[in-house]
Amino acid sequence: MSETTLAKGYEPEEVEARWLTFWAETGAGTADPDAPGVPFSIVIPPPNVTGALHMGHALNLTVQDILCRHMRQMGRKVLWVPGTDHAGIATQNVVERALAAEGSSRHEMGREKFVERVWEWRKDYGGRILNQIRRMGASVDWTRERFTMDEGLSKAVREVFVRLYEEGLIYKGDYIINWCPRCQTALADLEVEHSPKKGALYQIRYPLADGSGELVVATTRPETMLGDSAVAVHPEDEKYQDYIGKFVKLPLTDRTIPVIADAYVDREFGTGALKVTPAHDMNDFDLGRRHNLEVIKVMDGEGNMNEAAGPAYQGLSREVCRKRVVEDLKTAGFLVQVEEHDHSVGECYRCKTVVEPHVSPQWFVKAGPLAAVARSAVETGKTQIIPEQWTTTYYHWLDNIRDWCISRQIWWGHRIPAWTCETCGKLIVSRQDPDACPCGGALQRDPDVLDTWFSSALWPFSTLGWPDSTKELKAFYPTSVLVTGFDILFFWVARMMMMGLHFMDEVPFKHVYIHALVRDAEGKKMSKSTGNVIDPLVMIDKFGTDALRFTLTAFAAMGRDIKLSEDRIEGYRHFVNKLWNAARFSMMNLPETIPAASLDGELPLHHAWILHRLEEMKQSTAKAIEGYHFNEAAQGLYSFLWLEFCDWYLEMAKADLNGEDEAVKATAQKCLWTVLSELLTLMHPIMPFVTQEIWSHLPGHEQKDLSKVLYPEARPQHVKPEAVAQMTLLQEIVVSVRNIRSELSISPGAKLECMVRTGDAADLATLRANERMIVQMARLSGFTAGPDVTAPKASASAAAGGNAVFVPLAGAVDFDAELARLNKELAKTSKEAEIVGRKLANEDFTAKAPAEVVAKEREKDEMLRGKVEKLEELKARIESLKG
RNA sequence: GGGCGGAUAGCUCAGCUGGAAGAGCAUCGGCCUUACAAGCCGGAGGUCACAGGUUCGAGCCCUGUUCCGCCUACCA
Repeated sequence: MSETTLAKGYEPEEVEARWLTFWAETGAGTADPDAPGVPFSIVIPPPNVTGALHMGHALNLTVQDILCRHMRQMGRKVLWVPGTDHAGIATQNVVERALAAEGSSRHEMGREKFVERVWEWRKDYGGRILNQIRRMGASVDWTRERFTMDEGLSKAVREVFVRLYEEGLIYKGDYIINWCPRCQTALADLEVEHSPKKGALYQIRYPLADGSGELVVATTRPETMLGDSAVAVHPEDEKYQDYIGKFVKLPLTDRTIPVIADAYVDREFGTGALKVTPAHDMNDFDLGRRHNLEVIKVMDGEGNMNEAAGPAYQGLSREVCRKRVVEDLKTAGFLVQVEEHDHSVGECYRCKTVVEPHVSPQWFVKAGPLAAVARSAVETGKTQIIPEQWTTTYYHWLDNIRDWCISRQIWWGHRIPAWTCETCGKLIVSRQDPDACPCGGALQRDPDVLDTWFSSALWPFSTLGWPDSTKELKAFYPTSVLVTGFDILFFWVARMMMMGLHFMDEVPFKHVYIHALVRDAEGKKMSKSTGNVIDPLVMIDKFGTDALRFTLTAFAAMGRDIKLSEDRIEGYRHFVNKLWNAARFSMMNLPETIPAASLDGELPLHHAWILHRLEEMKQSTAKAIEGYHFNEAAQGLYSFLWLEFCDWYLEMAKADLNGEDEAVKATAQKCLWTVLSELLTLMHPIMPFVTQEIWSHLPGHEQKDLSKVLYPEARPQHVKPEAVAQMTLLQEIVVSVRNIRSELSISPGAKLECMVRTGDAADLATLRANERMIVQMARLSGFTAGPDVTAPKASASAAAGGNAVFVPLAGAVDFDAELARLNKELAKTSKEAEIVGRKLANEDFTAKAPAEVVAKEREKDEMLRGKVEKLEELKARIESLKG
């Protein structure tokens, strides 16, 4: 495979497939807890088994992979745990849909058969997203892949549940919760999405039972009035003082309900009188508890009215019932007015059905004590959230946390380990399935399962083998960093913090890196229903994984969303190809055996310069990645490769490589090989495939697996800042000749002379030493430099720093064009010079600004003044020739 | 209602502790120069949302305003 030539264009598809197989076979991501090195560990945010890879995953995986590959290069012992979660509601929905298509249902099948069926489904389709993760090039440890429903993790879930119960942090009770009438299960507060809806505010007359008057209440849900058990007013509301303690007759029913006083009531809203329906409204439920009101459920679990709603309404859906109630109220004269009213309505985040507050027996985690610990871990810096701005959000949520409803009335998930005795009613929560109640009675197991997030909350330690004490736990907990989007900061991150601290006594991760959300080109959230999704796998097929990864990296600036479009990915494919071609060129010029030429002595400027820049790149790239500034790493590498390595260094090295001097050639080959090799290493974490492919063809490396090559060591002997200044001078001269050529419309092929007049001995030395390079880069037929070069009459001119550049012209010189050119340059330069001059003339500046800043300004001033002087001189020359 | 973020070139965005306004794409002109036309060379393009303030110096810090996002909340 060690061809020293590369194909003309980079073909990602074939290359990626080949290296994916290679890395799979060699177990590239497999971690060894016993290996030496400082551990670095990440647990993947487990994607939903029913899911398919989307751009959010692609970014998330790219970031994690960059970190893991980089840390391996730094000699760290890296573990990246992959896996999926069982997504209770979503998965159950998917399988139920399949059953419906077959004309069956879970109820028909029974619980056991249904769960079996879900396992089958997961066996067939659950691997899809894992394969997609593979295609991203994610260097995870496949030997440690986990699933929230697998045996080990289920054991952890059970242990946690039992312990929390024993500690009094889990309790069961009749409470009002969010209920999805379609999914037929409870939802946690977080699983309810609120969206504004146009609705109406109805005012209804409630006559006093003693006939002495009436109260008008306002509501957006008139149908719930059938379950009202009180009317509440503010205790200090003067207009209602006389009503408190009296009773009203509830219209459409034969019930009489009390008027109570509670400060919760907002006197300004509506009429200031609130109907209270404890069974069907969260706030009314609390109110009802405070006042011991009756909880009257008028709806069943499917959102239909039940017997308690009265014979006229029983069996109606909540929507139909609303219409009927309004009509009846109107007919009976109880409806005072109806006005338009916008309010927010909660919907199930899985199926978008309007949720119904519902009173039922549920299990809760007492969140307060856990939240306090989770908060202080961030306050004290044990866990750092990056970017920092998210800590406020994190605190805010923990400070206002409510108890977490963890039971779900579905079948797919971890079944709650609780049993009730049919004889004595005793509740048993146990690690082992009990056979019978101590009283001898038969036991009935709680039918509910746990919220999926309950098991996800244990992920950082359950995946490492907890509750057993394993090598993995010892080596890799706490994990180094959690990489995720802010959308699950509460769902997941905060809960992992609570559980990790409670059960491990240590934070689950030292850093939390919150990355951007990927949006479409217009900034809209990508969603299937909007039809604006960009499928990462389609992009990979089209442009290659590296192009996609590089694009996401380049745009992954902290604290901002990414607007992604196909064009951008296509653009970065050009970059991948540029790298490929630079390597292709290099290899055409490299021998099988890399010359032993030393790079440590005095080197020609272009070598010294690129080696110096390479040293800077090594430093800045590592710093950027380790500081989570991924876009900086990408952008730095982009411009280094394209603008410095390709546009200048390779072009200059051509002269050496094509020349006759074997020693010069050997040095160039060694330098080229060195820079390319190390550059590939630096780019590898971002673009694993193309770099690996090139590396495998590059001669002189025994380790053919780039993913195992360490980060290049610093070479202090190559740090030569003065090389940059000298190179800048060369570049300025070359660019000024090119500029003359372009602006005076001289064909690129025409050979030109160039002479530079310089009074600076150092500059002169640089120019003389690099004559050959200037000739090559500016396409000259000859170059001379000296302190007293005289300008030929017919010549174009420019200023490079304080030096005058002349390009003799064969034909007639267009003096006006030449003057225009010089004037343009002069205007720009003198404007800059003026600004700096004003600054230095300001005594406050020279007195108060730091000495180094002032020194820098003086230097700049000198340079600019020299340039202005030169330009004026050149202009005067043209004017005299013209005149 | 509370909180957070954004406003910089035509577009998308960098600009990390205040010290000469940057990149990519698009655009204009010229090039098939033997790694790359998925390319090369050169150019043009900005009152850093607005108004004040602090400072020798502000895109960056402070105050206020406008316009966009997002999160969060029990106003029925």
